[in-house]
Amino acid sequence: MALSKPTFLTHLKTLARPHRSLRPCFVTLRHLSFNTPEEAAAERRRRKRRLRIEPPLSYAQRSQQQAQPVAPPKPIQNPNAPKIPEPVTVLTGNRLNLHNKILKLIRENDLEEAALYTRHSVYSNCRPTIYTINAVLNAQLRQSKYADLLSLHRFITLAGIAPNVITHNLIFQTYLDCRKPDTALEHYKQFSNESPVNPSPTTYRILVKGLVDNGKLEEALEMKKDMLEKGLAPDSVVYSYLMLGYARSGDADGILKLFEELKEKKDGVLDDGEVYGNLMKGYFIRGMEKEAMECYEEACGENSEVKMSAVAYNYVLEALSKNGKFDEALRLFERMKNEHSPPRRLAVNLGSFNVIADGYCAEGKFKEAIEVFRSMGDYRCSPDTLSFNNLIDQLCQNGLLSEAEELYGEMGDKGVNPDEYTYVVLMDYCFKVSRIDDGAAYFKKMVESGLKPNSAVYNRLVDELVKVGKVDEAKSFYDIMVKKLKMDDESYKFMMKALSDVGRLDDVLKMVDEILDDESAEFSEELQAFVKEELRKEGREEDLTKLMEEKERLKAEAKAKEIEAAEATQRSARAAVSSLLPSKLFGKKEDESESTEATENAIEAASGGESQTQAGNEGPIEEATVMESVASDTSSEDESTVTDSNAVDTKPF
DNA sequence: GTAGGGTTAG
Repeated sequence: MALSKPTFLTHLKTLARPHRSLRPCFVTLRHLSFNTPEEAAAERRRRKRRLRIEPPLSYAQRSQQQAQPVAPPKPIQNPNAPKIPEPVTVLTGNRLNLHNKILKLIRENDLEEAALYTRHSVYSNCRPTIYTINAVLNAQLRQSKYADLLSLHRFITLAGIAPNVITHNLIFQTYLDCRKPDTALEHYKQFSNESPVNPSPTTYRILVKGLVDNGKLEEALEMKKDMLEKGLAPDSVVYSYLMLGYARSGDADGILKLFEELKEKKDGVLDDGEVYGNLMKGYFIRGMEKEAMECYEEACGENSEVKMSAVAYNYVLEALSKNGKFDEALRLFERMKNEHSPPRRLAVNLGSFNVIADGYCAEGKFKEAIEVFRSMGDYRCSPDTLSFNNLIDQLCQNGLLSEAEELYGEMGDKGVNPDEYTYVVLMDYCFKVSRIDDGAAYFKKMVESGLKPNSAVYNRLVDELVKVGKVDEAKSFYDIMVKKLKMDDESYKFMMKALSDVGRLDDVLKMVDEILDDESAEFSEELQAFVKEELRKEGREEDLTKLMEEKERLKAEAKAKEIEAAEATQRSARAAVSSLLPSKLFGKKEDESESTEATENAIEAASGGESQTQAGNEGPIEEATVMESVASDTSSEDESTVTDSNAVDTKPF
């Protein structure tokens, strides 16, 4: 396929030569063979169409095989057939420059700009390569910007940029991270059956791990078979994920069976450390402590031949500490730290500290937990948002709110960004100890830092504020959030009731006014009845009727103006058309119309692209549908949140 | 100048 440039040019020259000599004759003949200029033009169009269907390259290849028996005509390629992704060799020149520019934006953490730049380039004269697009998708995935990721993916799909295996892997990972294993499986099925791209071992690691994490052990086990069918060998990584799945469902037999199966495949020598921790879990489940500890000896003992990575150790640490062997876990942890000498030998990592911190928490030793957590830096490990959240959560649960707040303070110092979870935990625990203002302050901080709480969190906040009589404050949070969240009837009613209870019926009516003005909001019958009832208490139900009638009147007026304007436009358009001479409209030369066709197509595509960008911002329909179900606990969110990264909220607030 | 030696905690 990939003819080098000189070869391709040679082909073209060869092709051109006979044509050149034929040319005079050809032209004359053509003139003779048509009766009218129209017929000649029609033939020219046909020829051009043929040329469009058969690109010069395939023509060149075919003419090479002239001597061979006539090959059956190639069927016209289905334009919907999946395309083969571009090879890495296309990443040169301008496209490489573009790639580097976008990588720079990613490094600067400006993902939105990176995605926008990518989109704009799609219909420019410098198309981004799939490698560039993958880099953006990857960055979006790492920052949990799932909706943005899916939106960009849809955009490039519509633009006909062929995905490669990494693109597919990113999509699988996205759906699995969003807790949409069924969607991931659907994509996998389609990929497996229709894509010209082959899966990689990583594809299966992602799928198996993700399915196990989503409680789909059966499907994960199926993947092991699929892997074999695709000519890939399930390795110990895949096995360790599956064993983990069995461990979570308490199925010791499953674990042991998998271990034996893997051992057999490896001719009885299993030196991959990752499976040993999970094997220990299997024995612990059965109450076979002796065997579990023998297994521990085999993996971590003096004479062990087993290769233990930090991750492999962490599995073992976990098996020990969750099965009443925390002391042994601590001993192993010390050994790991001694063994650790980066960058040559990495025996501990972030996870090791998290497992031990959790172990201390489970023993009620919170001071030690915090201490070990803080000691991470001594071993060139740094905590991430999730580890902070985990420890903050456990401290809060055990009445250590101020210690938790201290850790929260350290996040900023360490350059770790708090996320919604961080703020919501702190807010909730402040409420629990009646520190309502502090809780509200955490909420405010969350919104100010660009994070997006879901409706449930917002509802808890106003609930608390109203409970302590802070109706003004509650209303000010309503004003902020009404633009960001899709409020449901209950949220409206709650705010209205609070206002009504303190005699602020005018504010209630103002809320109704705003709801009626807001096209994305609905003033339901039920809400209407509720407002009426509240107003009736003060004998003011007429105010609502008046307000609604006034709105109707204004709407009708606006509509009439709109129609009038449209008619005026139509009239002037008609006038313009009739002023054109027929010759101006139909006297266009054939060739001219043909040659402009491509340009028109390009313009059409480009403007289609632009409108896509805009549609993307509002949430493309397909992605919106998917994301709607992805954002399971924020399903009441409005459409505009679809591309808002944080709207995809898998967090059980 | 994409991706992968894999883990844990919400």
